[in-house]
Amino acid sequence: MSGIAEVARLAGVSKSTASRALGGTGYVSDDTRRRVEEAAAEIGYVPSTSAVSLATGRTQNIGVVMPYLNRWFFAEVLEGIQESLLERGLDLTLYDAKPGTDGRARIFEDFLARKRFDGLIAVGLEPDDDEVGRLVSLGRPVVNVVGPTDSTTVVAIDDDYAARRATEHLVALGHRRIAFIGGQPDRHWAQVDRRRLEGYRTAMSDAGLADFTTHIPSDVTLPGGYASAVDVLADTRSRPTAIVATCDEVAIGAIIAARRLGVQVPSDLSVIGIDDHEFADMFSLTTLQQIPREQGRVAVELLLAHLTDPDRPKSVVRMKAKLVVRNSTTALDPRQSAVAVDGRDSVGAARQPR
Amino acid sequence: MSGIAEVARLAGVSKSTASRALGGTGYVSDDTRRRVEEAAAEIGYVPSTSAVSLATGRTQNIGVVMPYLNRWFFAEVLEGIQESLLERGLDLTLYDAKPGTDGRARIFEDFLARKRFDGLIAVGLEPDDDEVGRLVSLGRPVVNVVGPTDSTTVVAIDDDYAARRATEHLVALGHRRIAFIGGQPDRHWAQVDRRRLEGYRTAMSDAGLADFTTHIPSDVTLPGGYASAVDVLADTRSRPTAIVATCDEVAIGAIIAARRLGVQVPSDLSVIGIDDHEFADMFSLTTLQQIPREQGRVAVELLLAHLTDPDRPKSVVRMKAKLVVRNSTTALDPRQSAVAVDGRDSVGAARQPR
DNA sequence: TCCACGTAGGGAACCGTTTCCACACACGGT
DNA sequence: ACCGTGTGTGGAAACGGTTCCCTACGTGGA
Repeated sequence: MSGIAEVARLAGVSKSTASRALGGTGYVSDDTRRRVEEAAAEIGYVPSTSAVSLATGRTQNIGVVMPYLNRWFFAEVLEGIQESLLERGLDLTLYDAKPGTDGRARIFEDFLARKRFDGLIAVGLEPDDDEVGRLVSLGRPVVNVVGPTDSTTVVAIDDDYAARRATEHLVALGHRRIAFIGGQPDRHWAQVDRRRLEGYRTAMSDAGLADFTTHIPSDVTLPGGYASAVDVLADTRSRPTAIVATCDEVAIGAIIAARRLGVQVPSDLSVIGIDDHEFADMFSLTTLQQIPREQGRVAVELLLAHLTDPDRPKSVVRMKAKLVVRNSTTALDPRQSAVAVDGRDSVGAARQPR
Repeated sequence: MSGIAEVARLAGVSKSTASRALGGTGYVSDDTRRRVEEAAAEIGYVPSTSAVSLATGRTQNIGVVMPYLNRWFFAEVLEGIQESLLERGLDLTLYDAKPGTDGRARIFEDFLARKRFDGLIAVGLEPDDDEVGRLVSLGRPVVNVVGPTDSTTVVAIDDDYAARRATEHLVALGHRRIAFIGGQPDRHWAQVDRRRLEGYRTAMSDAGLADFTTHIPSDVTLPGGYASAVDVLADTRSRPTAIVATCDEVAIGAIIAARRLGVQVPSDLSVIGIDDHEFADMFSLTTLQQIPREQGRVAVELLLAHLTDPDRPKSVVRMKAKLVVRNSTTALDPRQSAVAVDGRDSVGAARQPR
């Protein structure tokens, strides 16, 4: 005899009474409850999760699917989710679904189908149609952090706005040759980066700078931003005076590249990012701030709301990123603008990479 | 009727036969097996994990406890673990146990006690005595990645060796004023960093440089390394000619700080780290390479071995980090050594012991 | 012919909970 | 005196699998 049966025996009651006493449901006299609790404490009783799940149909566990663990945004969201679940006594099962891998396929085919969770949080997952189908067919509530605005509940920042605001900031500082860096136009080009690129394009058009619109592809990582920036900044003549990066990691990569090439930030080059990354302060990076940890928390709340009320309509929480001005952006040096605009030789050309 | 009972009905067999057919255990005729499999496929049967766990006592799930998610080493180990579990069809439940938080206490008291897993991998957890007690009392196999060499199965690099080797590399290059950066002598000072500091001290003593031994405390993060390096490098007169960092993040922070202050790496300052971080290449960082992803994989294998053979003796896999020479370390400039040693102009004095 | 053994499959117990239902009792109102 | 109602409790049936044990049927060897 083990488990709650043992507790019941010790307390001199039936299993059902013991269950009620510990669960706090139904009628139990105070005296009995106390006796049961003491018995439970005495043998260090912990209910078997599998038995509870089987009986109740609830796993007390939340699934989290994300394509990367080692990038700032994702790690932060994950920590936010974890914190929030911890407070509520819920477990977290993690699925690492890297785009285009066998592992991802298996996760969608086998792992998720096991439904070891009451609900699912997908972070920046960008599922294809087939994957979306599998997700909905689970019959479990799903909340997306970063993702399509339709079909499911989602929490994210307004990417279009963030990129526009970033671009406008540079325009207001007098910049015209403003390039956008980040994202590869390949199969796995993330929607987020496309939306941000669109926001940048819109802002450029609105400012009458459509002709200066430039997209510099790059991996959306710090070394990726570094590598692409090295290429772009090498050519003194054609290089932009300002850069909008799709996220802070790329922006910081660009700053490091600039320093390496002797391009002064911000006097020779303004750089703005999106994120407010943990390194942003260290690099004096001007950026549009989002708080992924908070997004993780909100995602948990939304998911729990769907759990308690399955008929709850899907909702979209789209946050506005806030401009945080630091020292990586500054007004365009008039001399520089001469070079930048028509490529003729002027004082500015002296600022060469070393 | 649902689940396997439904499958059995469709195939015209009993529950037990269906179970045997799908599980591949016991005697089932090929024909029957086929019919059962077809029936299962037809209704898209997926066994209930809670029922399976309850019946078999196995959860097919591995718990992972770590204090940080957003640091390179931890994220890499986690990905290694995840990959490896994925191949084997096992789930992963994550517990984020930050030192000194309420959450950590709850994890040890409540979450782990639920035993939602067959075994546990603790990454850089550095549990106190009470926590160790709770861990062993779970009665589940535990594998540590980074941790005490005794009591449990552990996989890690030899920290002492890595730090010694790093220091010896600098000594061989003629450096004498070699400082060690990283780790705070406070309550949460990690054992890893202490062991590395010890390795550095040993190497310095062995080289007859005990007098030059210096520990610069710093947060074990990139901004932490940056901040501490800024302080140390500010004073031109007293600054070291070389730095051993407790890990690459700190090393890179130091390099960024140096660049910021106009201290040239490596001509004015050599920097060596431990890790081979994803940014190491980008910063041309000389380092002692470890492959945390691999450590995660090995941890899974060890854990599984303990699962199949509970009597398996505890083992220690301690890997040797390999020196990867890049461009952040170089031979000491003789003029510098003059200043460094005693202020007199004595070129010979620089090339000392070893 | 008989028996042992390998193969095939069904019945039922069991894993550890929750929860439905039945029952007993006390109490206040008619 | 009777009845409904609010409490407190126990028994037993789920939940959905696995596994033990038993039966039955060849088949080959003694």
